[in-house]
Amino acid sequence: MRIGEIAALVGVTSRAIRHYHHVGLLPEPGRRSNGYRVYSVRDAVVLARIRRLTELGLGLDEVRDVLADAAGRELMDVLAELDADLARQESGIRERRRRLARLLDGPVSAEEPVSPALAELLGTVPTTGSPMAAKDREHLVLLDTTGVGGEIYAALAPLAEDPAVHALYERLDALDGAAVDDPRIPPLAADLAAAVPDGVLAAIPSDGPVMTGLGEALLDDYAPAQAEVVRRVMAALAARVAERGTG
Amino acid sequence: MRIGEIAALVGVTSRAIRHYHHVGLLPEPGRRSNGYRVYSVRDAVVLARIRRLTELGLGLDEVRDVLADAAGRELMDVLAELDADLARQESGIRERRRRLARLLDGPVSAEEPVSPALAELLGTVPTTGSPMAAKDREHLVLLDTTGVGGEIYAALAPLAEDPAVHALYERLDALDGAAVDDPRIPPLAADLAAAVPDGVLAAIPSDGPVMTGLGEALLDDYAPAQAEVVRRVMAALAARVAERGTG
DNA sequence: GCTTGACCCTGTCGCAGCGTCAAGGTTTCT
DNA sequence: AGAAACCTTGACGCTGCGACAGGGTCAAGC
Repeated sequence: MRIGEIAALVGVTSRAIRHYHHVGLLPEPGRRSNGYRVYSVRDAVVLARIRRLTELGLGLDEVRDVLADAAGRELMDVLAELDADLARQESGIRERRRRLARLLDGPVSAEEPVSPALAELLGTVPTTGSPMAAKDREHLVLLDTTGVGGEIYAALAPLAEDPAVHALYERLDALDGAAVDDPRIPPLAADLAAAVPDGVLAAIPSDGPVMTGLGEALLDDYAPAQAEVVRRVMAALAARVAERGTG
Repeated sequence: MRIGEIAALVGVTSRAIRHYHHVGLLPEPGRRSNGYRVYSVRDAVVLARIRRLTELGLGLDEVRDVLADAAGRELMDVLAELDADLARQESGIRERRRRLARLLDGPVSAEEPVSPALAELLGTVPTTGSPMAAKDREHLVLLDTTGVGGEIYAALAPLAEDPAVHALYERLDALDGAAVDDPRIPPLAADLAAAVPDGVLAAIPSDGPVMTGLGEALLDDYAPAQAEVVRRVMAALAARVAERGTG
């Protein structure tokens, strides 16, 4: 048989067969005078074994091990390990499909694939016109991705529907073009810091990635006067954390 | 933020981020005077979106499409298609695991992953000492892999337990070192050809890969006298097929 | 004898998504 | 001052082949 014939017989491409030769999975057969490879039935039997094993999902080097070993005991080990690996893949795929189903079936406007807890929280807060609130939503989504999320949502839930909080956002929005020495800044910072629940602070580890790099970068995200507010709030919160740590 | 900080924050490697820059998924941010990249919170938000989408299983170019589109309608299409793809993968994995389970739970000596039908057939035929019978088993496994299998097993099943068939194998085995003009050859070939059921011939398409290349190669697999028998049997069977075709 | 088409040969690049050196420069802690 | 821990670009590695490129070979038909 020539390579195309054995390929058609076993049901693989001739390119694959040459690849198997190249990687030493199937020994190079003899050649005719014109250079064509000449295959025997035994080659076909081996090649068929290779095809069956690769179809099961074994890698080519695992196939090589199995073929070389020929004991059958090794085969069982490899197959068991393979099955475990497939099981992992399967559960991974199922998990992804669950999350996809949530996005596809869920509320129409679920434009971001976030955790269920955060999705619920954001669902209770209809989008207001506040740019600052929109920014905070983005930041929450960011924290959600980092894995920090979790426990802080419960602490934030009551705030979402609090009209006083909305008023705070409006005061912050109003500082968009203001100067950094605007007199409205200190009282707003104090009020904002007071509004942050302890639960939120407790959930953010002080040596984690959130505190390490986020701080300064966060300020660049705001207009000058608003950044000043954020700076003061962060200072106040840091003081509260330190106080709690020593007290 | 520097690259390591944003990487830790979002939960990806800095190498991945540079890769995203390289493929244009995330725009290159500004640099400090020392060449270090400087990231903003907005970068982190985008990067987090990228991470969530890739975790769902989207390819990087699909992620790029979704980010560029930003409509949300496109997203749903991509996600639906992705879900269909994942469903295919999942069923494929399950199929493989079914076959693995058959091998792992099944009879201890199931050393080859073959189709259930062939496994059953081979199970009914305990391994005799006949080298020719062993060769035929190999050939059956080979045909099983090619997909020809199927219907011929039913036709072969009654032969497997027939003592007369075993006698034929013994006569064939006896020709191992014989000359090609051994007088036992013609009668054995006739008896063998007569023993082959019509169902087997019907299942093998005459223009398929089996007939195209296997014929000559098959002969090399036998000792000279045995090959002569096989040659005669094949000729007789070919005549039977032709007769059936014209009759 | 010449063309056409179907094979065959070797060798190389491409693919997804980064991991992993290599070989240097910067910053920071001690 | 030296080490640890960052950062930079660039290039190769991994899987299992598919898809070229640039040729030779062979059988059949004109």
